[in-house]
Amino acid sequence: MPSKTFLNLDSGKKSKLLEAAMHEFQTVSYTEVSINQIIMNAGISRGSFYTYFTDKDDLFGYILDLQKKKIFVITKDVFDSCQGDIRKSFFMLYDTFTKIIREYDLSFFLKNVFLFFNIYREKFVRPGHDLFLYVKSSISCTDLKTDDLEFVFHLFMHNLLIGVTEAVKHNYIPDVREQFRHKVDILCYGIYKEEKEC
Amino acid sequence: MPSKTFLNLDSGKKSKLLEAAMHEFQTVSYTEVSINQIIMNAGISRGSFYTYFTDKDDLFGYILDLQKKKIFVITKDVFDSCQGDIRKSFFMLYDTFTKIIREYDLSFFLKNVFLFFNIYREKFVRPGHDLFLYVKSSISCTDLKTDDLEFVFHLFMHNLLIGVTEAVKHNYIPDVREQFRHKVDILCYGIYKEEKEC
DNA sequence: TTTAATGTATGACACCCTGTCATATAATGT
DNA sequence: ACATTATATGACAGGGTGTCATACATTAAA
Repeated sequence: MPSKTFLNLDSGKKSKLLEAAMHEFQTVSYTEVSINQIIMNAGISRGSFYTYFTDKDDLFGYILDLQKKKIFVITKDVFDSCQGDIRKSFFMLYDTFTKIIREYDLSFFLKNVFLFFNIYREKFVRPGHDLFLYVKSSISCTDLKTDDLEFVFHLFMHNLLIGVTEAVKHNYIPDVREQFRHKVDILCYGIYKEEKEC
Repeated sequence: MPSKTFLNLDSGKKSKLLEAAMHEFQTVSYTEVSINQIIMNAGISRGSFYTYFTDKDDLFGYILDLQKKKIFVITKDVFDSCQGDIRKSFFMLYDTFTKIIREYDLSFFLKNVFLFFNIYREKFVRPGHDLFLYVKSSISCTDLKTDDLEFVFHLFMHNLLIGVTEAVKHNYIPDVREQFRHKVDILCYGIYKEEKEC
């Protein structure tokens, strides 16, 4: 997390740094992101940066957190508007997120997510983390086989993450969307023909 | 790919470099892997390294390729011994890979895979690549809903990759194995109770 | 055997990056 | 006016990368 010093900064300075950082994360891959570049664009000194953040991961984590909140709200809204139907919700989440990413320039956020996949998973997808708790009450589970809803949510969420990332990568071609929906259907109904499972 | 010069090297030199590289990849995270360190341990000069490989990615790609061949054979064997049953095969693949990684010291290979996830996916998991072609004939698909076998394979394989990586991370606790098997079952039979799907 | 040509090895060099720290400056409270 | 605390700075040490002119070795040809 950023230091108190950073948080106390007037919002002009703060957003100037944040914007420079965003731009850098947008432009090059995570490994190539250079703090040198960021501080040059933000017009602050090397020393200042290190009184705000401990390192690149710290900075990225903070930016991720800012996005996280938005994602929470959006996700919950989708579940609510689908009356908790998982299949419908994830179909809609795919469309919602791809739309947002296209309209606002958030693609950086996902572009580099694969390079930072482990952290990202820790923050959003893995069981025990708070996105599930936040939307839990909105999910209907009466017609589910398993009672381990968190586990199922985890599985779907992971799939969504991959789907949206692929969409960004391949310029939102319908193929990717179809593949995603196909996967959701497999998660819902399985791969076997009826005879085998009933 | 490595240069001809490297391939022409006598196997003593080759394996000395490869061992040094393996050791480095085992010890620190992908980003932290230093070519400096590798050449020091291998006892070769900076210049030599760069006549063999273009950069770190090139070296890692080569090491990955060496492992890939083994993985192909193992995977095919498992499918054959399970008469092509997908569910059975993936249960067995999990056990086989975790066993191999425990017995031989291959854990490095997966330890860093998440940090390099995008490359890894390109090489093994994504459709269009050759692992599927290699094992295709061993998979039975008569009782599958979909005729897009490659797609299903992709889905399962991805899940396997995550499962095994988790296993390595969490020291092969039975919980992770159970979770993996649970996921495979969801992929096979879906999440909904019978009433809904029949 | 001498010469040419090709293959291989080297480490100094230019350049970039990171994290620290002693020091300078600003802001605040008393 | 002074002390204290908060903020800003850039030079510096240490480490990393990729290149290149040069040297050495091996093989082929004359």
